[in-house]
Amino acid sequence: MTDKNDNFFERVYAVARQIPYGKVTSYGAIAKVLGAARSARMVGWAMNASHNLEDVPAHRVVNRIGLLTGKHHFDGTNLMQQLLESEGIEVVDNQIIDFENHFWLPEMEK
DNA sequence: AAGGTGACCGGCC
DNA sequence: TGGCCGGCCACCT
Repeated sequence: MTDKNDNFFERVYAVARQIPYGKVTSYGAIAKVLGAARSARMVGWAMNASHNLEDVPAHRVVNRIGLLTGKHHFDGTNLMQQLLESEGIEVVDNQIIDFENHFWLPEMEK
């Protein structure tokens, strides 16, 4: 990739980076903040690119049911789960326990 | 240039 | 009750 700054991607990164420690959010939530609630798919696409970045905690981003859908994209198989558990989030069978309690609603920086 | 894909979401059958 | 389908927008080949 050249120096092309993908505005859309950066926006997703900006929100993802705002996710506090021990908290998680969903693609749809981020998409909604970006103004494209129906385009949650591309949020995941952006996360794919963010996979190359260290500033974007993709492991804190899951689908709306708290399921680690994208864990398969990480280095290992349970790396994402271990990262979440490391933050105090209980994950069983790729699913976050008490997801609502750990859910963090992202918001655009003012 | 057009077609296909994608870590989703929501609704419908 | 669960599974299937379409929609959405941007990126990739």
